[in-house]
Amino acid sequence: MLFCLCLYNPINYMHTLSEENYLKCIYRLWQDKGLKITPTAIAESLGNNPASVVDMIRKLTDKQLINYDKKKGVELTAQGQKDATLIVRRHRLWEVFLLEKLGYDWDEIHDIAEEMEHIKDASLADRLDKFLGFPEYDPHGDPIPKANGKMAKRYSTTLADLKTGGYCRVAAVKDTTSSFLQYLQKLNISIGTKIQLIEKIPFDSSLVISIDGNERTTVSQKFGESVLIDM
Amino acid sequence: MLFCLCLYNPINYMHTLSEENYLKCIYRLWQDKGLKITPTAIAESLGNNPASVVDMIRKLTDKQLINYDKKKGVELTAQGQKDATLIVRRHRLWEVFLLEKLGYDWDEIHDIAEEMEHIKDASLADRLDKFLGFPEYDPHGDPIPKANGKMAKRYSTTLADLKTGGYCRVAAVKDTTSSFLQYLQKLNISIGTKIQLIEKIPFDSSLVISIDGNERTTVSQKFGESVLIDM
DNA sequence: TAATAAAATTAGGCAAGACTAATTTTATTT
DNA sequence: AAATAAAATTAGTCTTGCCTAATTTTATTA
Ligand SMILES: [Mn+2]
Ligand SMILES: [Mn+2]
Ligand SMILES: [Mn+2]
Ligand SMILES: [Mn+2]
Repeated sequence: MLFCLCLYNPINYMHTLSEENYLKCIYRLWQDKGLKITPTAIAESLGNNPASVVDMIRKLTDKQLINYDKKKGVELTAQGQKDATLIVRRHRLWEVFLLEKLGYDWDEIHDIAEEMEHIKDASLADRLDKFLGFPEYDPHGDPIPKANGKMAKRYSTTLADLKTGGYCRVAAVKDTTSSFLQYLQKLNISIGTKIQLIEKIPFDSSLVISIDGNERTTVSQKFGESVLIDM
Repeated sequence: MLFCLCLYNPINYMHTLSEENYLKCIYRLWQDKGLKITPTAIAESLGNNPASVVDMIRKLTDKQLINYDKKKGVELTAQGQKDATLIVRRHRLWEVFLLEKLGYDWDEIHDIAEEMEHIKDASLADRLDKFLGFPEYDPHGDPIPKANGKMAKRYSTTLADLKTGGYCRVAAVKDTTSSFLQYLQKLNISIGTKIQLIEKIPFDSSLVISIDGNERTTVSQKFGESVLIDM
């Protein structure tokens, strides 16, 4: 007769590649907005089917990395936050490495880091961090979590929020797709570039901007909302 | 009516993690000895069941990476050799990186490189190679394949082959387990160390050696056969 | 409120890559 | 050559992580 199948639930310190990708996705959705994190939102973000997400929600719940409540949606537990933060730390550190040490372009590093973030070794992130000189931000302007989980300021104001005539410094990008990053490069915009908002077209919210005081270009509202600024 | 399910067999350029590990294992068995590569040998080397190996042999054969003949055993095709060489190249380059740039110890790097070798990006190995200064050998003394597939000399004479009174330089290690590498470190032996064979004990082929002209130590035959030398 | 649309869930299935157990083939000994 | 041992193979199972299709639940709208 079986009295007890499992007395306590030992926390599982090792996660699969898929579990890690889900964790990171949930972490991003949680940081991006204050919105409820639904199975559909996760599915969309990962390009998976909602049914698959429901499966994984069950697994991550069993591992005590998330809590799921139909009304509140998905929430990371303390352990889940910790684990997700470490994956993000590794991702952003590898991005710095790929750009600064191996000479990759801005738009090439994200996909490679997407694989490298899963390399498991207790001291790897800390050694890499030291080797890179403890960078605060990754090449896209996202703050790199420190070993203790803390991190520098995340920018949230976008170019679209700037008022007419105002100046700003490009602090980060909200989108890491090649198409967007290559477009920025074509416009000579990178982290640190100074931009002045000359005019906002009422019709479609297009923005007329001056890049580094020189050129005068028109960009779309979508573009403006993808550029994070420092004022 | 179906006339043709598949006109030609397009070569699959992407391999799964498992396929890559099998490929590399077959490559190693092929280099190590001139022996016939059997399912059992592969199974032993990977710690898998022979039945699983038979499954994978079928898959790699379908992908035209190996040929399997009951009499000749497993052989890599030209494509299989090429792909396996690239994986070995990545493995050894990452080992150099982990040791030289991140300060890992001799015995810690192999397992991490075992994961890093699978990162897929067309230019990653070449960029890393350049960043490291085009090293010829990895930290265990194994030659690193160049981008064109060629590589420096592999050492094959072992300390056990040295004749009494003879001198040699440690060129490489045949075993990358922590237990062996830590033992070497304890004996102050690393790549480049000079060793003289003082005496060979007839009873069990133990070796009495002098390390860097100083100490006088006795090591086992198994030890002697795991150290590759340059004379 | 009833009808409709959207979201979540369940049920069932599939491929990869491992396993065990049973069987067949090949090699080695008497 | 027959008996035995070892190796290879087949058959069937399991888990992970995904899918589609059907169903149920929840939200929105008329
Ligand atoms: Mn990833
Ligand atoms: Mn980034
Ligand atoms: Mn590997
Ligand atoms: Mn090595």
